[in-house]
Amino acid sequence: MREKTAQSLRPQHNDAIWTASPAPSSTSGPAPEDGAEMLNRQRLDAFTHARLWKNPCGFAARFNYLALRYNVPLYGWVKERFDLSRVEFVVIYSLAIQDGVTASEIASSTAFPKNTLSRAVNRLAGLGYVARRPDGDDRRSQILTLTEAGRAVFDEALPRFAGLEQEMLAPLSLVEREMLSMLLAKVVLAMFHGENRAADGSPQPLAEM
Amino acid sequence: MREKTAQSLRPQHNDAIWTASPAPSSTSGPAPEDGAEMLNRQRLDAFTHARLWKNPCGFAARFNYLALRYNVPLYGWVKERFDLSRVEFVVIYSLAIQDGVTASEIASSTAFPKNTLSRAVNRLAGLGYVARRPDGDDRRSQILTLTEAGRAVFDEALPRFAGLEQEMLAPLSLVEREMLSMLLAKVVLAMFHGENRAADGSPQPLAEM
DNA sequence: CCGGGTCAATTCCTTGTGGAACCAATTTTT
DNA sequence: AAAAATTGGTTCCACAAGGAATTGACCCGG
Repeated sequence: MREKTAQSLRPQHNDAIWTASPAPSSTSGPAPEDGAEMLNRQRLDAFTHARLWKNPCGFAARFNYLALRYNVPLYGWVKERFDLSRVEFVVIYSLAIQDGVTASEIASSTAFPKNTLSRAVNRLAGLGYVARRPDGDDRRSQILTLTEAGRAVFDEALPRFAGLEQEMLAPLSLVEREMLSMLLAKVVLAMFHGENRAADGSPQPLAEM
Repeated sequence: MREKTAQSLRPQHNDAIWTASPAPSSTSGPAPEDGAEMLNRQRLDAFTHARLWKNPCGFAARFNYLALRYNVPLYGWVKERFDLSRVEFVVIYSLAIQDGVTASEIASSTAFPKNTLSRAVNRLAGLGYVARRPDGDDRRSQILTLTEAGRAVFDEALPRFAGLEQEMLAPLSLVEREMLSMLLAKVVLAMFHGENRAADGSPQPLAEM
């Protein structure tokens, strides 16, 4: 083990970036409410506050927070509404976005292991949500299609997903959203390219939804 | 099932926001490289491209993408370097950020179920990474502390985590990072408050790291 | 001072997940 | 053209994770 003792946390992280003074843009609050003062309610809040603001990896903490707060309720709902697991719904969602794709394409694009995908596709086929027809070119692979039932599931679920996203974005003005979208796009694209041409053989895992 | 047939995807999502024209800020590329043209390499790229850009929930897709690309390699490394599971390392990380917190505080702040946390803490205690001493006030709970060994783990791991974050943020200029941080902060804070005072009894799950 | 209600922590048990081996179709090598 | 190496998909299996019920501690009202 290394010998880098503490020294790591306290003064190290660049406060300039992560201290979060919401900046003079929005309208809502009257006070200058700077993220630090907004949250002294209980211990838990303090702890959570620390995770988000005193965290040397504050950026990661934030999108992890968002991802969790987004995925947990939605996939929970999917589970109890359609009795579909997360992977299964991801398959439906994927096909809804781009139809006629093969199972392993979804696999490598979503970072779910092949076998998990296989099971999901099998179950979905059994339930009549997706149809698979053999690929003419390659008799191993089968290309997947969303059935009417499958699309119905997607059509019912989409408003929830989109709705929660809108809800999350509610505190931002339109230009702010555009800005945020643009910045995230930049990061994502760079990552995508970077890892995509990383000849390490790493299988470029991607997002789950 | 509802009868809302297709109509959902094509023209619905607000292109103005999600079309991602990286805007005239950075320096690198000579061409106007607009995210759509950058990625026509193979089918997989096309599919992934669709997931990120033709997705009605593009914002969610993006931070899910980021979260995945961030967490998978890092926690994979943690696993093979320290043989610690994700939850276990999250406990260490949490204590490193805020020491002397109780197990269930971590639980409710990280959205991991109590039992999972319990197991993790037990194992960590066994390995000598965390110490637990009974809380004077409440004999049920025990407050957790990072041992020297535990902090050593954190100190070795932190550079990786911070490093990858920096790597992800590399394509952004300093002001862009600050802007992104601020925007995410706004969203996170609003979510935090919203769900925090949502008297639904929902246990306000939070980020994992 | 005693009973319902809550909460921290743990244990039990079922399920889903993902690693590894496997089969078949395919492509590449020589 | 046969053998070797890849690749899409499936099956097997060990294990970890999370739901539900349990124990012990605490808080509260009568």
